[in-house]
Amino acid sequence: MNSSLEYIEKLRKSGLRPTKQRIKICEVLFDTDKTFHFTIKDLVQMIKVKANETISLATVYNTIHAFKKKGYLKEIMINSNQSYFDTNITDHHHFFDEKQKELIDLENEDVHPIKIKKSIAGKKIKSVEVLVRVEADN
Amino acid sequence: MNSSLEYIEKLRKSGLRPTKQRIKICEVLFDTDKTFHFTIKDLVQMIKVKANETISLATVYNTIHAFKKKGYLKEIMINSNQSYFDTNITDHHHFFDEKQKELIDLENEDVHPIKIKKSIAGKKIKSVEVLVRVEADN
DNA sequence: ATCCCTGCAAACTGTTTGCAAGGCC
DNA sequence: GGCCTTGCAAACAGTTTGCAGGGAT
Repeated sequence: MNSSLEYIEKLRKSGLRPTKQRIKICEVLFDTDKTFHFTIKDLVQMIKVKANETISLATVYNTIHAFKKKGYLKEIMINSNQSYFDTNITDHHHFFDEKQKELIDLENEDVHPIKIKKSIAGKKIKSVEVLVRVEADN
Repeated sequence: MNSSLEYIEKLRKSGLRPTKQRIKICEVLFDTDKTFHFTIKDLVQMIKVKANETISLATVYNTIHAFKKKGYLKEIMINSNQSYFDTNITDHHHFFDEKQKELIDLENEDVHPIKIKKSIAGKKIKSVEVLVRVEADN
């Protein structure tokens, strides 16, 4: 629950000009205590509903990429034709129901620590992500 | 190192007609002891090189999907614009270098067992996959 | 005034589909 | 012969790009 002034500040701090569109997208994404997952399509829809307004698709893509680069968002790893983003930027994992395209958070404490026993010469680990695929249990 | 007769048998057993194209794709994919990762584009290229021949893109997609459904292949979970497949169908995980688009196997015994402490009502776990993102270590 | 950002449309990429011709049983 | 499979082209979805006009500093 922030005011647009806070978003302006936030944007400015990361070196992004606080444009009308970016502020609007901040409001749609961050004006809630809950974090959530979304696709670009979802986001466009949310903007339409929440702000009763349309932001050009190219701008939405630009903004989301900028936000991701600045660490406002994370992109979620699932094999899907479209990208999923997450406003929860903490280290965490996911359940994914492929049939229903449903994505559910799995907090870090819900997974026993993962130790990787192998390493690769010349590379360092950036992140360890777990995807638990689930399906309806009939 | 199989002969096409074995592929014909294999295909027939899974209820797939042993067509010229499917046998050729089997040869390209399975005529080696090593397992490997590939994209559709890679595969088309491999067919061209190894078989000096072209198989229609639609047929390649058809075949790979059929093979996946029959359990000859696994699709690898990474966020990428394109699908990666794996001829290693055992349970295992991956390292992924996003910059270099390099995908490296991480055998099951290289990862400490993963325990999920949370469950979701009405859903059962199909698989647990780990993706370790790595980057050049300068 | 300068440089960045937006918005539109067109381009692009990977993938899927419709349908006629061909191959397998 | 009947049914499945192939191959081509067209369609499609998500994403990216080029560029002119508009906005932030």
